[in-house]
Amino acid sequence: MPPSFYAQDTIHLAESLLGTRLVRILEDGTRLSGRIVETEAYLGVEDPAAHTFGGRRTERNEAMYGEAGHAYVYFIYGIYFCLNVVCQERDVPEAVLIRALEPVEGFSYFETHYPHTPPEKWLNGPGKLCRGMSIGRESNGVALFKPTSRLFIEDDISIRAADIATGARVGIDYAGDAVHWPLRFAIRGHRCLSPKKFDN
DNA sequence: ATGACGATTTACT
DNA sequence: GTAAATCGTCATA
Repeated sequence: MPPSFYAQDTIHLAESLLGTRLVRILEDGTRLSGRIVETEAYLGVEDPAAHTFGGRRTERNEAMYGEAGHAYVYFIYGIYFCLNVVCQERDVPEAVLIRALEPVEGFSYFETHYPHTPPEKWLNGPGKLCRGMSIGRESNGVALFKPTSRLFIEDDISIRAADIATGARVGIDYAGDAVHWPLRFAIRGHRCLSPKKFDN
């Protein structure tokens, strides 16, 4: 997708990313891809759930202060990585967390990597999709709008507004009222969504 | 230098 | 339903 795609406001981008395809080229040239089916918006300095709440700026979250269309990858719980798409102009630190993918390319790779696991469970969670797509520290700060990157986003299918489900974000109980903000988006009823259920 | 904790997942009871 | 796993990051000193 071109840089202009990422210039939308954060909530609209979180919805627009649904149905696009995340592509990962491995070191050996293997091409993996998955359709984005679930996202969450993080609204920067005014969002108690965001890593950049109140303007906090550290080595870890520096990528969130970059230009729209770059990746913000962070390490969490000593085990997992999570991938975000950075939004807004430079120094406005907002981002969209990619929470689940529907596998599109790389079935033989995934079958080897996840024996005895059905396809809808290969990439259905923010930590799992980074493990599955081999996204780690080296992807932090990558420009997703460049086809020359090893990680980028392509157009795929279009999703009707009526097919987008909205709900509260997951795993942010420390964030006070923001726990209830309707900033989680998904393709309604999709089989590859992360396990946590929507309230509505 | 130290301690508390996390935008998760998995395996239990 | 609850709890363990597991370690980089960050705030405090």
